[in-house]
Amino acid sequence: MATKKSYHHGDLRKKLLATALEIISEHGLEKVSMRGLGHRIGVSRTAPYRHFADKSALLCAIAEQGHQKLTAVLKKANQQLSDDPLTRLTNTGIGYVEFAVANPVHYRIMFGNEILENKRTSELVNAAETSFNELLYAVKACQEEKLIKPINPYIIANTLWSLTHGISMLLIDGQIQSANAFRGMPAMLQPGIEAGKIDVRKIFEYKSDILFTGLMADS
Amino acid sequence: MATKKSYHHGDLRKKLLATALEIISEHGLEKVSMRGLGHRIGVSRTAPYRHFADKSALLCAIAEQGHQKLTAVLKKANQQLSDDPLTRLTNTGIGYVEFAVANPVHYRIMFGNEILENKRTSELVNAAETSFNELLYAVKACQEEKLIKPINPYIIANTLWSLTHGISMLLIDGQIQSANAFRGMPAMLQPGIEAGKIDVRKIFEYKSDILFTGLMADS
DNA sequence: TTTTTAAAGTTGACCCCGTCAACATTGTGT
DNA sequence: ACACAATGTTGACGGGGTCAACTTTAAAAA
Repeated sequence: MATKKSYHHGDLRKKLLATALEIISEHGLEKVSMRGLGHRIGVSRTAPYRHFADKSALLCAIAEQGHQKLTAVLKKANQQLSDDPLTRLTNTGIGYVEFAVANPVHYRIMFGNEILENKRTSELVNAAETSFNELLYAVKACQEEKLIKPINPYIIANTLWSLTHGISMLLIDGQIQSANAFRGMPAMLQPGIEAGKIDVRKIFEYKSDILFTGLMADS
Repeated sequence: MATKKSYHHGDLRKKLLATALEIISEHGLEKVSMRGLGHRIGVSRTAPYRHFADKSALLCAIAEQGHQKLTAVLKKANQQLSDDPLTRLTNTGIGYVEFAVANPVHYRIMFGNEILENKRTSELVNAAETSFNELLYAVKACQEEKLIKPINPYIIANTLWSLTHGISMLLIDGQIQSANAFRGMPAMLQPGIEAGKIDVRKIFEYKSDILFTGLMADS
């Protein structure tokens, strides 16, 4: 192990990110502070500024991390070539929601309002674009095999994103009254909600089915 | 007119809300502070606390206001009985997005992360439920006339909400890369984006059509 | 009308925060 | 061995949230 009490911490940057995540999941995002971070790590209050220009930069780094994780998840679904493209697309969506549920802290920072629009790091912007592209890729694959309509793939991807984001918000925080939103879903899903054992796959399939097959009544 | 320099302001509560909105649209949500509000209005720094228990309560009041406005908009669409239910439902969605675009400040507070989940006023929760119910109502009306599938209306409403929320986020802040998201939309929409004259109706119809008619290729 | 009470406003104080400036320590490359 | 850059440290400034205690005033009770 490295010497504990050396003047230099050794890997403060990584430690800062990790500790920030800890604090957020323990006490909420609003409790994260540059000073507090330094204090908790056992370093001076302004030490964090040697690694992040400002608080926003720190949050950007977390969001970036999240997008990288998300990209990995989506990519994994996309690379299951044994599945047909439509299944891959579906699994991409499911993977997305699962990621959100499994990493609510990251997710909230990635898509919340904490990071001001004009303070987004270029790294973050790139990471976000990369994850979106993974979804786009899945859509295009379906279109190449004529499995879904040849509408512009960007729009489809965005529509899908809206759907998954909506589900994710629902599951993560109860912004939309979750009681209402789930009322009437297949009975098998109901108890899971209370018990916290939500079957993301079922929910996603249930909802994406509406999108895929359309909402219009069969005349 | 009321005496200007009386000890009591007269209608500080209303003034606080209005001023908060001003500050937000001028300098952003993060610049709103209890102290600053008092200062700007010309009252002491803690005066706002006589009207709002804490900052969260103030934001809740703004969000509540927003939901009330939104409810009014949706209700208006719902009450155009000269339209058929499907048109009403569509107009409800359009109204929603238009509301978001016209009231980005309110919208961001209504659906952002600023208000901690556990600090939501019961008034806010009620107001949010009321606005959601308006959407639900439009869905049910369609189902009664068998215009859309008899799937559980809560889920449909939520799916629609996801869609409209996705569009709104897209239009309000560029969280999703708006460049990508609109790329390839009908040419007539493209220039409007740059020029800031977005045709919400067109965008909504274009996207909701995907939902209504389904994404599956016609085999 | 006088008195009491409660609502609305005020100042003071405490502690936390973000961030800049100036200074200290240490690992590294020449 | 030495100079430099990276990393950490303390001090200081200006805000902010919020509680407590006190004041003014409008409204209700007597």
